Amino acid sequence: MRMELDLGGEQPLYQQIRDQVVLAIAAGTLREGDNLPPIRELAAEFGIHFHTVNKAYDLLRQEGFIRLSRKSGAVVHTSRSEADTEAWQHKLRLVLAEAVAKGIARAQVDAAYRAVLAEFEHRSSEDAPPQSGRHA
Amino acid sequence: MRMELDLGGEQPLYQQIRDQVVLAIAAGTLREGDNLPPIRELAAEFGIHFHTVNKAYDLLRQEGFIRLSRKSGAVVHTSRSEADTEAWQHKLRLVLAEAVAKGIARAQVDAAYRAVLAEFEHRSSEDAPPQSGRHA
DNA sequence: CCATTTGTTATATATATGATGTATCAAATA
DNA sequence: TATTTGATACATCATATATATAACAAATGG
Repeated sequence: MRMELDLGGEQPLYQQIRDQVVLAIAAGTLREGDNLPPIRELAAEFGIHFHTVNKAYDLLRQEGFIRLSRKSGAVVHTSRSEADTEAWQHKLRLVLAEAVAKGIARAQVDAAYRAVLAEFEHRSSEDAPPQSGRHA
Repeated sequence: MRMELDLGGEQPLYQQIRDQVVLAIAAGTLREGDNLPPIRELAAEFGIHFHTVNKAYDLLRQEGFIRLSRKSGAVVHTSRSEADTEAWQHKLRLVLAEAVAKGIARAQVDAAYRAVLAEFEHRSSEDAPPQSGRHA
């Protein structure tokens, strides 16, 4: 995962980290069982404090995207039985409302929708055997 | 526009107001040329400070959703020539990434997508003649 | 056993943001 | 002229963000 943070950006650093991990999971860059870098290591990479990374990982854990343990570290956890679709639908509703309110053409919205989902269509039964090393 | 705020919610009050206005525009509850309530009036309705409402209106103005003037107040402004699709696409990308990362089935995502857009399909040439009064 | 690596927790501090309070200004209107 | 409206300029307080330092606990590897 190559990541880059926008210091002094409009979004909190821990939120940016969280978002990039979610995007990486959706894109298939991070897969079930993959390890995220240790918090201190990732913090050093970004030049930020490890507490900030810790907060991001904790948020990802709360949302069910990863699991944390003492010595297996942060592990991607995709297969969740029941996701709370409720909150997600509200987010989708707002994003689409913005498009409609901005007057973006329906065709353009559809095109963007399909393009993004196509990008996230990583077939499970492709390439590389299960990773063994850390820092996927 | 019937609105309700979640005091002590996870989202800032001004952001909640902004979101509800955007949703109302998309749903057709607010239409081009409609007036939003004066900031002091809406603030009193919610039991919050008028500065907070002012911040919400200013944000909506910056985003191009409304226009502000001394005595015509806050007016909905839908017809924008070129919307900056760039930022919006990133939002859509993140929302869809969350769905994929959560493991929500593609069919369910499609269903939600269509349902929301159907809700926002308010045909322009229907009902009620152009509003004249304020506080749409 | 011991040192290292890992997440976890506890304080503390500094800065930024969110929300309110009070006051005033400026333009449009009745 | 008085009222209504958004626009601004202060201020205060609470919360959120980010950093800093320290220590703890479990697991691993020598």
